[in-house]
Amino acid sequence: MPSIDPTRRGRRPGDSGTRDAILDAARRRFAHEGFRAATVRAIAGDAGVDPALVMHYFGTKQVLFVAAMEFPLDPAQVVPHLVGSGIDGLGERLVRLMLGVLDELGDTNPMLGLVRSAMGHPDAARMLREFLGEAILDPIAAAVSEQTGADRPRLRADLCASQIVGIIVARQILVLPELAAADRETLVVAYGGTIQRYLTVSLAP
Amino acid sequence: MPSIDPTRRGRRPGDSGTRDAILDAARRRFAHEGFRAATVRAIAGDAGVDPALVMHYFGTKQVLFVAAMEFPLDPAQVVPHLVGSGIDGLGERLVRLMLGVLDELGDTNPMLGLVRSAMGHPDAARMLREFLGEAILDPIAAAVSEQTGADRPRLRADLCASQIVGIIVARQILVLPELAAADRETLVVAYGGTIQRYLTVSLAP
DNA sequence: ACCCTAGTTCAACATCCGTTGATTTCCGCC
DNA sequence: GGCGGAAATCAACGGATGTTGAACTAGGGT
Repeated sequence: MPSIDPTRRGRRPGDSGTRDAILDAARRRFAHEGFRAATVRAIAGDAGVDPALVMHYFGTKQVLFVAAMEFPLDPAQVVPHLVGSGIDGLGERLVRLMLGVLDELGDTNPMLGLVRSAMGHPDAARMLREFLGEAILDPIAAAVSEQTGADRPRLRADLCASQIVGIIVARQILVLPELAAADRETLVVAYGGTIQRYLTVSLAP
Repeated sequence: MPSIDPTRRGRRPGDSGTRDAILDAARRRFAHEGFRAATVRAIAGDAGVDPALVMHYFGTKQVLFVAAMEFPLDPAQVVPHLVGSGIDGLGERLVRLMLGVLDELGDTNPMLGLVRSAMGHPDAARMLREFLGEAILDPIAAAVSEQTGADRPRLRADLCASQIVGIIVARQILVLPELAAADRETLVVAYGGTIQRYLTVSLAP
């Protein structure tokens, strides 16, 4: 009976979670090759599927990218949770949260795909800017500014963003050896102090 | 007379600085498209030259990249100059130097090409790691460590590298608005303090 | 006056990529 | 028990890319 032939066409029996398999493969490929280098064919191959099926589900590589980079963290929840406990130690809490996300999501981390694609792909750069800056750091800096009277909250948010992006690039992409190997709490203290400083220190030249 | 025909083949009269034109166009393209997206054809087009001539000079896109990313700063000169004036204000001097280089080289900055290409191109990542880390930051951290007794100089160098790469990405590639518009000395103070801290603060968690 | 060499172009190849249209198979509903 | 539509595959197209080999032209040394 050819009903178990693995090379047959047509619909497969059961509740095939194929769409999710494609999204997962896409996240993995985008995360460590970037938008341009990650090919639809390779993603389809990883998901064990024909490239045309990817287009059937998403229509366009671009749309697939946007769907795959949807972030599993809701800023509307995370920001109040960070700021709610007060300004003291806010930097460390933010860094701890971020390192945690980086470590547990690993290969499938949308943030990695976003950062890697942002170079040379303006749409990805915009998505990263909007998520990191407008959704997370701007509200945090605004809250701090409201409570401490610190000036230029937007610039403070940008300063924080530059360090956070730098962490992702240096640790996950360049894989600077001591940084990649360092104990997480050591990094929380080192980077947390920087973030805290950017949020509160005087910015007059 | 067809001797002035602009579409003719063969050698052009005079000392045509064509090789340099190609290198310049390559730097520009690599700097704001990255290794993969910058095509040999586009580079040749910018230089007003046939793509085959690029291959004739450099043999391979990869070799062209390495040649174009040769850095115009000699670490053997810059490091002693920075450290020689003492540890005080070292962070600010380093940041000021870097922002100066970023601003004056602009479109043709090899550092930009290196960072943008480092995502998704392991060779570029290695070049960036070697230049920034091993050639500049490791010696600086080692010198500081020797004079102050600070521990873990390599980790300190990696921490500095993560902030410097973050500056380049956030300011030149993501173009975070307030960061791109900020006065240079404001950034020197903000970032200089961070670098100084990474070089000297206690790293115990 | 001659030839060698370096500069330069042209045309083409092989490969790979995103996308499309036709076709086949099966699930779920009436 | 049939049937529409969703899931899946196949084969192909059109375009772009890095690279190659042959051809042509001019300058410079002898």
